[in-house]
Amino acid sequence: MSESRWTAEQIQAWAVFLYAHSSVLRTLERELQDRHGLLLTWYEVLIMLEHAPGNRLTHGELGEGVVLTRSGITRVVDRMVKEGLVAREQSSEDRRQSYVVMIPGGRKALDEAGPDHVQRVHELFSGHLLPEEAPAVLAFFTRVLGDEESEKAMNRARWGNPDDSVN
Amino acid sequence: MSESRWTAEQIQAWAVFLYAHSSVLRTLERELQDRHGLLLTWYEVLIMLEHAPGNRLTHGELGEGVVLTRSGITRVVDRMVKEGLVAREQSSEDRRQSYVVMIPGGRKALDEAGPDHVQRVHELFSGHLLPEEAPAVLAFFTRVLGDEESEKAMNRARWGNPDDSVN
DNA sequence: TAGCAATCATTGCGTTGTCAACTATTGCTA
DNA sequence: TAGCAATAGTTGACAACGCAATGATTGCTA
Repeated sequence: MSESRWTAEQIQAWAVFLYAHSSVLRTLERELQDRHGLLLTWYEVLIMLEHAPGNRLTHGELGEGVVLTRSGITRVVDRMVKEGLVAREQSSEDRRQSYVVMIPGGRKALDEAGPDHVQRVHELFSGHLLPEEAPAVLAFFTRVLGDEESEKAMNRARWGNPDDSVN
Repeated sequence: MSESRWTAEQIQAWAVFLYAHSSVLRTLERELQDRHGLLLTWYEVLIMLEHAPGNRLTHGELGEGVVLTRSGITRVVDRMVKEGLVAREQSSEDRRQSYVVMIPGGRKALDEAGPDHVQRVHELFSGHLLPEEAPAVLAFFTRVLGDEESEKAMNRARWGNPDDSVN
């Protein structure tokens, strides 16, 4: 269990991973905020809603795709409701649940921010991935994530393409 | 400039990158906290100090390696001082600067947490990187980071090896 | 079908970190 | 060398999030 034979490459991979995330995410977050008044979390919620049947999801379902705890989701949705991006809707079948529904304000925000944001992700991150590197990178991260989480990530990936969002 | 020809692999890479970071970092942070009462930021500060000449750095120098704003650094150091991990020391040459110095409490905390943490990084992340994947992964992230930031990351990587920390 | 465990969401409280404004000090330049 | 811009760090106000406790509802089980 104490198998810790590190190669230099493995250590370097950890370092560049950390720095890359910090650098890319910080830039994206700031730009999204400055240009469209959106937090990354909000954007992710909107994307999920756009691809959900009826444009609505429960908090639990949102939690599957968004990097937040339960209470975090409640608060994010609170703010998004206040900003007119989404609405809450009481579920009739299970009254413990409440749905989060995309409303015009949210759609508008997503339409405005989406293309620009996606473009920036490409410029800052994805565009640097060469075709011949892709298999190794994906294989590695898939192993890091494990089966279940990789599944989630792949689902999420299905909505990433700008051309898809027109659906 | 509007070059946004995405491949499926590029989109997937973005998704797994995001999820992997969230998953790995959350786990590491929680474990470090629960087992050693340390935040990841604190750990990073201690590592930097351990490898600094005289075990001391200015806030500015800390900022080179740690993912925080100026004020963030001030606050982190505040708390670490309060916890007895580091001390502040007025610089005599430039009285605007204050040094942060590792003290025995910090050394002890690092010695206790270090091996375990490093082991977990290996288990959760680095250990999944196969030798034949390493070149692609490193090349990709290096391009994402750019020359200057890659340089920083590589410096940081030099301290990552558990065997090094004994110096 | 009564009762209890599980599930969904919310809330109070504390922590962390950012931003913008500010102080102190240094160093450039006219 | 006087004055002003640049730099180092701090502080106040506040946003975002996690954890633990709570309320509400559902569903299993005896």
